[in-house]
Amino acid sequence: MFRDALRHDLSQAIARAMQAGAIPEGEVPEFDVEVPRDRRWGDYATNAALVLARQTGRKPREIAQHLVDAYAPPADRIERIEIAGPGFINLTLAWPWRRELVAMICRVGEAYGAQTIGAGIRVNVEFVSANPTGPLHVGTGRNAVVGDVLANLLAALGYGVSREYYINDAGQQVLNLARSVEAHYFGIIGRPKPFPEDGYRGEYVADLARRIADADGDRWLHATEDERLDHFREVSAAWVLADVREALDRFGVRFDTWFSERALVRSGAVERALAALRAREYIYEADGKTWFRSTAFGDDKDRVIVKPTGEWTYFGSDIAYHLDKLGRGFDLLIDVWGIDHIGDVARVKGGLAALGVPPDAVEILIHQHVRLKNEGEILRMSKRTGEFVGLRDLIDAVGPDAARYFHAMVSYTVPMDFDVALAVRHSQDNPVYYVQYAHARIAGILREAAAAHVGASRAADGPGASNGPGAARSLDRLADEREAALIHVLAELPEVIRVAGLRREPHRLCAYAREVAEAFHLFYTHCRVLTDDAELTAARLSLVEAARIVLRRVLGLLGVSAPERM
RNA sequence: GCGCCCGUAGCUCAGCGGAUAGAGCAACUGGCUUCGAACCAGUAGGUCGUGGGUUCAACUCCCUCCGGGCGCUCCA
Repeated sequence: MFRDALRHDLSQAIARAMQAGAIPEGEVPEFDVEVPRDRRWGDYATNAALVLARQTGRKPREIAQHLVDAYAPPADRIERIEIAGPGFINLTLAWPWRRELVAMICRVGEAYGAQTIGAGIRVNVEFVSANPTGPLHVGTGRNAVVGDVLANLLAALGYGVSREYYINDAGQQVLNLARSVEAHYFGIIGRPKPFPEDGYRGEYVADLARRIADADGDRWLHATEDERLDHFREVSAAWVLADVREALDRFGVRFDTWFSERALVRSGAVERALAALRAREYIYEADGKTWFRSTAFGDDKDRVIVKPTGEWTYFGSDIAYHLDKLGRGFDLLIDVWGIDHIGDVARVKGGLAALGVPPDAVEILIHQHVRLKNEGEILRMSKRTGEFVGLRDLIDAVGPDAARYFHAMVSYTVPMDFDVALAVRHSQDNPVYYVQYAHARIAGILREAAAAHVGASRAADGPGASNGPGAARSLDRLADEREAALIHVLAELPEVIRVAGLRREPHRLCAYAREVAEAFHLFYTHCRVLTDDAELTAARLSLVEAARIVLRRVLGLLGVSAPERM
């Protein structure tokens, strides 16, 4: 907010200084306006003079002086401006400008921070997309949170966002699940059968078999193997998927589209993709298989796209799937994949490039895995062995808010260690409560104010009382340094949303949420809101309201609740 | 072996080419007769894996090496 304005004003000052010949003429360079590490230096600092010094070869502090002269900021916006260190220009804002921001936030309310950068652009965010072969494990949480929060951010930036889950229900793994269920089934109806070697061993597999036996008895004993496995696969995948859906729902993740790979294959889309690739000579036959020339796109060897059995490899249908998404009118596809899929990036992108899809139309975000520990001991998890901690278990233990915040907090590019025992034991220490507590305190104040009939209505008595909250209140009484600090943090919201969204770095939201909470707690500790002084109370209530708006917005983007009480 | 990712406080992690590298947890010391102490104030804790290079300026960019993760399936 302030930053944008300062960037704009400083750019103009640079242009003026150039025109006046105070500094050598040239391009007005990119420069930063940032919050300095030490707040005593000022509210904002810019490195504009340092950048210009590099560009012109002149002394940074000298340039800084010329910029300050050319800027000549209005007194109702800038209280103090000075040159410091190697040539930074430090700026301290004037109170009228700060108060203006508070009024603005109260006026626009929930819309504060919303932007139009993405207006008219349709984005498909595909994430989770776990095989329907068993319940989601904890590791999926990271993927789910990254995708979901990113989708929220993009929506806040004005993009048309659609969330999609790709159901891999056509491959070997669902068949494997069906065989595993089959083995249990035969056991239940008294015709024991050896369990498949890499079958799924979780308890839910036996449950699935029991449900089939309960419904159909031994009817499937007499069916052909194909019919039986077909049916088992169908119902198993459906049941597992329902479970996955419910777990995600409790986690606050909802998809617009659940896209079935089997449906894609049946539609003939995969064959069409293959034909298109063949027409461009990226396909050849060898050893009874059909190959894709992925070496043309930097892969270390060519990859099989159709197996000797006539089945598609996952990668063949993946290309068709992405084409399908583009065909549905999306301008940008974002996939969120685990690091274990890193090798596929070049292949899928290569396949798409071969068909003329522009490289920046598909963005693949790779997240590192979460390594789980229990009291310091590493947990090896596997859906096959059935030894894993479910996402649901985590949610049950710490609640969806803490679980989401925990995952969102850390940049997804770093391998994260997560001690389940510690997380449960210390769930009260989860940083999410620090943020939520700030919101609960605000809610407490507003409740109290409403009960005492103070606040917007009464404080706004006088001219403009009907102009909505904040607008008409006199904010002149805001003058404390903690109030200033809080206002400056609130001012950062649009910038944070923009940077977090454009750079695909959802974890920045958590850092920001903590900053807002910290600034609020500090304000709260030192500045009493409800006092006998009606004007002061009204002014501070406006600031509290602005803080509430920002906290709700940030927590909302994170998919974390903003409690009225804790 | 080849490719990609990661190495920052005891632990989990922030850190945008810029000023004295930060937070939370854990440890220690203080602060509630006033809107919620799930809070606040303070102490302690670091050769930013290593060695070079670029730059007025490097945790940040480039290269070497060391450690860890994940790929290099006709599994996804």
